[in-house]
Amino acid sequence: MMKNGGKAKEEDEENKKRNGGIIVPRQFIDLGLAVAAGADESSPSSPEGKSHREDSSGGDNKVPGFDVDQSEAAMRKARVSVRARSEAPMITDGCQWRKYGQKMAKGNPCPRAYYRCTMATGCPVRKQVQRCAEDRTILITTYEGNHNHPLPPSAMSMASTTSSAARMLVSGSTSSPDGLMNSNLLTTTLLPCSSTMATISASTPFPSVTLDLTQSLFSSPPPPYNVANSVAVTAALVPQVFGQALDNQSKFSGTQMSKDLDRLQQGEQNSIVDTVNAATAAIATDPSFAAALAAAITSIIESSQSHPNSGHNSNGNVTNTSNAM
DNA sequence: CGTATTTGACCTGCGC
DNA sequence: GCGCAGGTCAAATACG
Repeated sequence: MMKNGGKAKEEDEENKKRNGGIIVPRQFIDLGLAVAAGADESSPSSPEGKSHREDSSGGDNKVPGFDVDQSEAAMRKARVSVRARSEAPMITDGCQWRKYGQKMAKGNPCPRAYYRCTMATGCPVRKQVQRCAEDRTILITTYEGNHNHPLPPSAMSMASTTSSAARMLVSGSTSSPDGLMNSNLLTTTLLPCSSTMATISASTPFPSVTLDLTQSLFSSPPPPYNVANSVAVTAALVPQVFGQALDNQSKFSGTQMSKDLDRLQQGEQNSIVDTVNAATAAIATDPSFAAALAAAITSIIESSQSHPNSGHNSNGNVTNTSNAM
């Protein structure tokens, strides 16, 4: 068994050691979903989820606030992967982790590190951290399992998102007959580690929507890489997406988001962060805006797909990377 | 000295 | 059945 005793300062140590206390993933993050069967995968050629022995830590996996019950076993296998552009070795997600292994994965020159949650004894949550072989600035973090203990506020957004994603996977409700996702993953995640990026998972036909702020607002090459089953929305499309969402929800006119968007549309590139923050706040406070946003994204995707330059087009506005990679 | 990390060995599941 | 690859264990080592 494990020989670790109290190890509450692990993450603290990591952060201090490696990045002066704050790890700052930059500019781009994607919330992708992965099950053991491997719909989306964290690395280009990784058949992850092959072996999952019984969790040796045993204990009950009850998660306050989440009814995981008989789905625990399945839940244990459900995975949520997060891609973040970061030069730091690990993103801060508010939890404390202890490294228990490292392996070279086939097809990726970068080693994969294995971590266990150490915020509570017997917490079944594990995560794998690996750099993307294609773009080593991209950090792929795969979470597995649910916490069996309360989380600090800084960890709640990520944890609730990954848990929601895992539940969705386990319940098999990833899509409705017409291909639209159910809205139980109507989640906004603002990671505590960065103010310049955001992930918005809305009710679109795709498991994830990526807001890619790596590109400048008005010159917009395509996203740096493809993400399976996701949609990348580059910076250039932010005014269009949120503008359309606002049109869909006229009650948001006059709000801070509307004002930020106006500034953005008038050429103030700095307003993009404000706009994104306002939009994510709007989603958090009013689910109807999430629906409006989803509708806008879906609409734009559909229109872009009906044009020859859809996908990795020269404008790089919307990139449907479904099944790519 | 206590705790975290490293790293090689071992275990398990899957594909052939 | 065998080999491969992913995942985990645990002794050794490093660090505060």
